[in-house]
Amino acid sequence: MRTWKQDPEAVRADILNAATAEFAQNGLDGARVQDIADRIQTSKRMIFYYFGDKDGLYRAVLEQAYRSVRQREAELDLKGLSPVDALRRLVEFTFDHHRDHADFIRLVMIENIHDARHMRKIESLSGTSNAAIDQLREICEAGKAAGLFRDDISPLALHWQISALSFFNVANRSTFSMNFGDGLFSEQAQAELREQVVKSILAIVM
Amino acid sequence: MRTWKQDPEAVRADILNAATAEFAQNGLDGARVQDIADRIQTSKRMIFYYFGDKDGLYRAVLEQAYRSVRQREAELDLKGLSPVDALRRLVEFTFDHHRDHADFIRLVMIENIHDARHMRKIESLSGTSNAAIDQLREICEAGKAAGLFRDDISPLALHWQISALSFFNVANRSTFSMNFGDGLFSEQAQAELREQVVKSILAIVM
DNA sequence: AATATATTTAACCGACTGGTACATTTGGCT
DNA sequence: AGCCAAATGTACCAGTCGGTTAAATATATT
Repeated sequence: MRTWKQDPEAVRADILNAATAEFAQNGLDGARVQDIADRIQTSKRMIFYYFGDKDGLYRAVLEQAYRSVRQREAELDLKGLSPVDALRRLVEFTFDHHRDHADFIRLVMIENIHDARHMRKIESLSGTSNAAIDQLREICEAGKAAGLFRDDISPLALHWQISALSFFNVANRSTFSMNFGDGLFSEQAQAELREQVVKSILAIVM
Repeated sequence: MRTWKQDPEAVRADILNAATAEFAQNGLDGARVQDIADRIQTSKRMIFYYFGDKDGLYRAVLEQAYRSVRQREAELDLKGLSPVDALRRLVEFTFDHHRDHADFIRLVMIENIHDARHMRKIESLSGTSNAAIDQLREICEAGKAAGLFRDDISPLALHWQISALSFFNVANRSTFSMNFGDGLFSEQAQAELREQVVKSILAIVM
C-alpha cells in the first residue's frame, strides 16, 4: 500500500515516450537503454521485460510515431474547400506539422540511415493506405474535374514535393545554418518560405 | 629511394576513403574502427596514429567530403547561358549531383542527427563562401537585370528549395518507398521528377 | 655506419553496454 | 487466508569497442 502501485500500462507508455525522445535525440546506435530507464523512474530490467530487446523497443517507438502522425494527418478536414484552397491548406498543414514534430522527423532520418530496415519488419506500417496521399488524390481529381488543374499531374509526385520541402526544412536545419547562416529560420523567413512552398506547389498543378 | 615500402600518404588516404564508406553506411555511432581497418590492409593502430581518435577521423571524413563537393560545384560552368538556361542547368546539375553522391548525402544526414556539432569544429568549413550560392546569386541578378525574373526573389531561399528537393530525393528514398512504393525511383519517373523540379524552380523566379 | 625519427605490428586493457538470473513483491482470484 | 501469475528490484555477466603500451622495422640524416 505504501510502496508503488502497479500500473503496467503506464510504465509501458512511459518507457515508449522516454525511448522516443532518446532515439530521436541519439539515433538507434547512439541511444542507451540505461539512459532511457533514467529518463523515467524505472529500471533497465523493465524495458527488456516489456519490449524484449533494444530493437524491439525501437520498432515500437517507430510504430507509435507513425501511427500518431497518420492519425493527425487524417484529422485534417478539407471538406467544403475549393481544390485550390484545399491544396493550399494541405501544404500549409504539412509544412507546419513537420515543424511541430521534429522528433518524428528525426526518427525518419534515422530510419533512412538504416535503409528503413526496421520499418520493414513492422507489419502495421506495410499497409499502403495513407490519408495524406488519399486526400491529395481527391483534391487533384476535383481540380481536374473543375478544369482548374492540369490533366497530367501526379498526386504522388505532388506529395513527394510537398514532403521534400517540409521535411528538409526541419531535417537539414543544422547543416544548412552552418553553411548559409540561420537567416531562413527566423519566424519571418519561415513564414515566407511557407508561402513560397505553397506557391511553388500551386504552380505545378495549374 | 626506389621502392617505397612505406607510403604514409597512401595509407592516410586509404583510411580516409574506407572511413567515408563506413561512416556513410553506419553512422558515427554505428561505425566500427576495426571495420574501417578491415576494409583496407591496415591495422586499427594506424587509424589512431594518423587521426587521433574516432571523432578526429570522422571530422577528417566530413571535411574531405565537403571539400570534394564544393570543388565539383565550382566546376559547373554556366558562362554564356541566359539566366533561364543557367538556372535550369544549375538545378539539373544539383539534382544529378545529389543522386550521384549518396555517400555525401548520408554524411550530411548523419551530421544533422548530431545537430552539426562536429562540422562546427572544422574551421575550413566555417568559411561562408560557397560557389553554389554565388552562382545562383549571379543568375538572379542577371535575370532581374534582364527583366526576366521577379524583383523580390531571394537567391538563398531559391537555393534552399533546390537543395531540399534534390536532397530529399536521395535521403528519404527508403522510407518514401516503404510508404508509397518505389514507383518514383525508376529512371523514367526520376527524369520526370527532375523536370518537375526545374519547372517548379523556374515558376518561383518568373 | 651510426643515430634519430617516422611508421607499423602485435598484444592488451578498462570501460561500457545490451541482456540475464534470481529473488521479491504485488494484486487478482478462490 | 492462501495461491499463483504478473510485475519489479538487485546484482551480475559476457562480449564489444575505442584506445593504449611497448617493441620492431623502415627511412632520413649526419
